[in-house]
Amino acid sequence: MPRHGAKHTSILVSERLTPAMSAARREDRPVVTRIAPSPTGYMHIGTARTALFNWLFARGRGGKFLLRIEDTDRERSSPEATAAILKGMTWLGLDWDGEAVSQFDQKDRHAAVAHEMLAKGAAYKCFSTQEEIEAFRQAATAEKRSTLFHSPWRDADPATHPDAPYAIRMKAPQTGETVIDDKVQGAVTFRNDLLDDMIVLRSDGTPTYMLAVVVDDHDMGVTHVIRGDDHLANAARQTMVYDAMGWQVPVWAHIPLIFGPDGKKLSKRHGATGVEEYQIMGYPAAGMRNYLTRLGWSHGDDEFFTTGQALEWFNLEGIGRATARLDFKKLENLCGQHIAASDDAALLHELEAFLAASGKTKLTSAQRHKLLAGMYCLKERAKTFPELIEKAEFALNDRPVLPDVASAKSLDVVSRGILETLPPRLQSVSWTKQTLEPILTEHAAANGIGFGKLAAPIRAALAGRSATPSVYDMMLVLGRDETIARLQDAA
RNA sequence: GGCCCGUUCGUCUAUCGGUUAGGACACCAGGUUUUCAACCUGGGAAGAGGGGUUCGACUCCCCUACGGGCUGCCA
Repeated sequence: MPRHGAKHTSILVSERLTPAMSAARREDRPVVTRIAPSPTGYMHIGTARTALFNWLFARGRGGKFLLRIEDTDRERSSPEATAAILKGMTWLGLDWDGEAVSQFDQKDRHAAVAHEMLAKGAAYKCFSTQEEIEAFRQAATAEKRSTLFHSPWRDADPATHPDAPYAIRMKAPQTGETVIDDKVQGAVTFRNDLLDDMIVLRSDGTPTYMLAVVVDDHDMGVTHVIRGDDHLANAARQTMVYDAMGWQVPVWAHIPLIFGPDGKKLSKRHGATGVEEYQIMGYPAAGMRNYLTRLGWSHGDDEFFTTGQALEWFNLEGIGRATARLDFKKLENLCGQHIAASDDAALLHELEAFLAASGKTKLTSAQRHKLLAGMYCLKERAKTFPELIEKAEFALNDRPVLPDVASAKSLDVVSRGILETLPPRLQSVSWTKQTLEPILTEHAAANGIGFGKLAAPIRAALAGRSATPSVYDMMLVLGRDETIARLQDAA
């Protein structure tokens, strides 16, 4: 059987549509995807990747990409966490259509749907208390029996209903199977008798996740649900809600989760679980997008690509089925390539955003100009913004240059003497690499040293550190007067 | 425990029954070099294990092992 394109969808699909028709319709309508994070902390890097996949899929097809905050858990949801999600999305350049939707705001609609299911006979009132259920589960576990809870109220006569709080449970089919036609995992079959009657509305009247996602996805017109494969089993239960309501089931694509470099679940221990941390570490957004897109998805042997290409190439078929590990070395490599390929002004703009996000001091107008002038040579040697700043130090700082320990070693007596005689030769030549190059080569030769021996003290004089652009580039960026002044300072 | 998913170089992956199993990152060696970054050349490096099916399996099926997910009035 082919991995993709299995013709059957849920066997519980509504009567008016044959499965084949249903599948065809789903896949032909304009694409609408969404990312639905729960605001319970920072924005997880895995959530960011899922968001990216959804964004790529929708935007690449002229569809819509929506953002819904799953904040039905009032205890754990916070406005700060929501803000972190919005911020992370914005940083990665993942724009969503319309306003971010609060799932909590739809609670009345969710409750209405639960009652509609009740009225249709697709759900029932369950008066079992949480204590009773808990006791049952404990006993079942102790006796090594199935912990699947079968509510005694499923077929109870309403006349026997007590005047007590109740939860509304889905009246799930007890025989047959539910098949998820997943674009990544293929056809996955679940036996219905192994699934319980899940609660759709809690006894306090609030909806559960299982109900809320389905209602919201339906109401928002979501056509493709691309999410972590930890939801694969949930898809079967959710399918039952779609079927009970006679709604069209979306196209499913459950993507493998990502893990830390050690293959273990990504945790705080790895140092970077939140997208904000990546921003603070100074990775450019384009590099992050490239890396995250390539992690678990492929388009032949393409490794480095622009967001435009990703938009054009991204598809569900290219998503792998195995879990992937984060590889910071590869992330850095890709980021370096993106920095080098960036437009100077855009790079400067992103660099300033990085400075702000990481709490570093802002650039002065003069620094901004120097940086822009030197960007052509700086961007080729940095993989992250901190690296770029380190190499731009020479252009950012004013005189006097304070050499660090390593570069100070290059400024011994002999070298200083050699530096001292250099300015006169630079005084009135044209300030281009073409004319500067022979002058420096000649100066080195005149002093009986190789160019490398001359470059070191010049580098120390101009930058005060050892990792910098080439001495020519620094001279060009600094300009004649500043260059000469620094050489004289050091000599 | 039950159900479900996964398993190709260290890592991300290509392969969609017939390849010397390819690429990228990383690594090692050499070269280039003006530091850093980059660059050039070369190298080592993989189908979890066992059964099938087939003229032929990395590819299809089964079992095992390992990893992961679900099994909540969390999402």
